[in-house]
Formats: sequence, C-alpha cells, structure tokens
Amino acid sequence: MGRSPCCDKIGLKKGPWTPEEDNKLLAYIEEHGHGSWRALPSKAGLQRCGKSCRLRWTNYLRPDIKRGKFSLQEEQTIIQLHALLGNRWSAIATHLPKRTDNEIKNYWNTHLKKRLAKMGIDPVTHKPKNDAILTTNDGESKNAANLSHMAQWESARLEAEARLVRQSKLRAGSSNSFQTQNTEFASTSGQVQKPVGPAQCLDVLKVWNGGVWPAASGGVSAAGGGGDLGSPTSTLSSAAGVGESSAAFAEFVGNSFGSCDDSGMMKEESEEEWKRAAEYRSDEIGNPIPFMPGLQETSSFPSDWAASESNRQNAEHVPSGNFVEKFTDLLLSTSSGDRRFSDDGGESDNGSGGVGGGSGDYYEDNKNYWNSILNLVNSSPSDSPIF
DNA sequence: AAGACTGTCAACCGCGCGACA
DNA sequence: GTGTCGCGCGGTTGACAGTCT
Repeated sequence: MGRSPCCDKIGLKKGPWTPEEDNKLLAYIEEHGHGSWRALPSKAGLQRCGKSCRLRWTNYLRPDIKRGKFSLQEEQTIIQLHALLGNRWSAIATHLPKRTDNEIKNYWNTHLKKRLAKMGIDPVTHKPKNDAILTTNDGESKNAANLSHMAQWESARLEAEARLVRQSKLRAGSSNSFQTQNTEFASTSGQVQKPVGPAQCLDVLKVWNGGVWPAASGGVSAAGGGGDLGSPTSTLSSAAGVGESSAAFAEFVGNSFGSCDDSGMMKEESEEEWKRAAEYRSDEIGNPIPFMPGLQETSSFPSDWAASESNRQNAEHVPSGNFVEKFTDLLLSTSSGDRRFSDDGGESDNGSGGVGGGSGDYYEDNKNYWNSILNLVNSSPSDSPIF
C-alpha cells in the first residue's frame, strides 16, 4: 500500500549521473532547496525520478560529505556502533556526520565485515564464530547458552526500544531534551514506560557505565533500576552481551594498528595487521573468550549469578589475564592517547600479567571501554535517531 | 597481452512508516 | 478507518577498475 510509482514512469533516466545532471540538481537545490523530491525533477529539468535525485544528493552531491578513506577512528566507531545497532546504517551514519549511510554500509560490507570474518568474529553477532569458546570453561556451558539466548532476545528488544525512542523523539520534536532526559529507561525490560526522548538508549550506556561492574562495585549495582539491572531482560545486558564483545574487539583491533600515520589514517595494508591481531589473540591467550569480556562477567548474566560468590569465582576463572590486560592496556592507550604508562598506574598491573591481580582492573578497563562508547555517544549529534 | 577474477562503490529496488486527505 | 503520498532505510545489483594468471 502506498507504494510510490514515481520510478515506474517511462522515460525516466536510470543509471550513472552525468555531470550535467549533477549540475542541474545542485543548482536547483542551492537555489530552492530540495522541497518535495517528487516534484523536484520536473522543476529542475531532470529526467529522473525524485528518489534518484534524493539519493544522488544525499549520497554524493551534498556539500558536507567527506569522501575518501575512512580513518581508524571512523572504523572503530563503525564497528562499535554496528555492534550496538546492527545494520542500522542511518543511525550509525549520524555518528559519522560527514559520511553517508550508503558509504558506511559499503565500507562495512567490503572491508570491515571481511576483516572480522578473517579474525573469526561473526560480523553479524560480533561473537567469535567458534561457539565452543563459550563452553570451554568448566560448568559454564549452561550459562553461555542462556547468555547467547538472552543476547538474541535482547537484541530484538533493543530494536523495539530504539524504535520507541525514535518515535518519541519525533513527537517531542527537535527539543533540547537530549541531555536532560531521565535515566529510567535502562532499568528493566518492559519498562519503556516513558519513551520520552532520545536519551534513553544513551542512558543504557550511562547506567552501564555507572553501575554494572560487579567486581568493581561490589556487585550488580542499582543504577537507574535497582536490582533489576541484573535482570536477564535488561537493556543493559543487551548492550553488554551484543555490543561489548565486538566493541572490545573493535578497540583491540584499532589499537593493534600501531602503524597509523599521523593523520590517523590506516596504512596499507591493514589486512596484515588484522592477521597479526588474530595471531596475537590466539597466541597470547589460547582462548578467545576475552574478546567477549562483557559476556563473561557483566550484567549480561542474571544478577543472582553475577552476585553469587561461586560464580564470581568462576568469572575470575575466565582467562581474562594476558589478553584482557593487554587489550585494555591498548584500549587505554588509544582512548586517551598513549597513556598506558601514565597517571592511573595501569601499567604496573598490566606488567604483572597476573590474572587475579588484574581482575579489578579488568572491570575498570571495561568501564573505561564503555566510557569511550559513552563519549562517542555523547559527542554524537543530538538528532541522532538512536541516541 | 589478454582474459579471468576480485574488489569497490554508485545506484537501484522493494519495503515500511508517518502524514495526510 | 482506509487509501495515497512522500520519504527514508537496508539490501542488492551491476559497472568499472585493479589485480592476477
């Protein structure tokens, strides 16, 4: 229903745009704005459908488009946001203001997806392809299975919540409520009672940032939602379960590219670097679990599990030592310049290489990681359809 | 040198949604 | 309540360029 027939008209040109057509379109939009896309072609003297004009404008002619190679930072952003948002390219594009969704989508499909796959990461789920990873720890297979299930469930639910947020944002107009929205959102599933604004998904990260680090906070804290944070249905767990593994991975990958040039652009050929990153991962730890630190030790697990002393011990059995420490070490060095040897004293712990001693730091590092995401989100345009 | 193969990316297609009559 | 319009989104295609054999 409601299908626009505009592109079915006979006589409309398809295919590549000529410079003349570009000029016509540019000239018209500069003078009149695009107005109704459907009406534009005839007004501008173009034998194109409005849809084609809109695409040409938004993907190519728009003056604020940045073309050329993606920077390392942009790559990281894409991977992180893809982990959180999936194939919602327009949402991702709002965090890369000078890139179009089409460009990001193409870049993902032609570069990033393949690289992730090469490293054994499922580019869809952002999990290691070898699910046995999750079951290698004694007695953890059940939790892992539940977790996987929850992650899928949460992913779907996050989608719905994001939609609600988006709808409410539209209703609220382009108000300045972005920074002032409540923090109720992240508490429990089914509690999207107040889809009042775009800050709610952001609050997921804020709550995550604020209180879900069991070891660091002495248990699943109650930021925003009381004990419900540990609920298997919390949005939080979605962000953690679905997002963090890949996000952590993204950070790792990004940081493992020490060969960026001064402009922040990745040098050719990063493929080799990715390979090395993969080798690093497997060689150093012999177990890829640390790529999913959040899955192992965060509120993705039910709170009772996370709070349980025995399970916490299990969590500490997660081989989060060398890799995680190196990972977070790298992470810190990237998110704030090379600070791995600086102020917070992280290096001393990292240098120890001890798993147990690094546990608290591990949570801190995860927290830092999500701080980076949070910063990313906070610095994103306020009209982001998602955040 | 030439054909085959692969990678890239602009553009198209189909669908869903909100606004509106 | 229903149908139409207009738009935006994500998936896919196909032309072109570069690389390989």
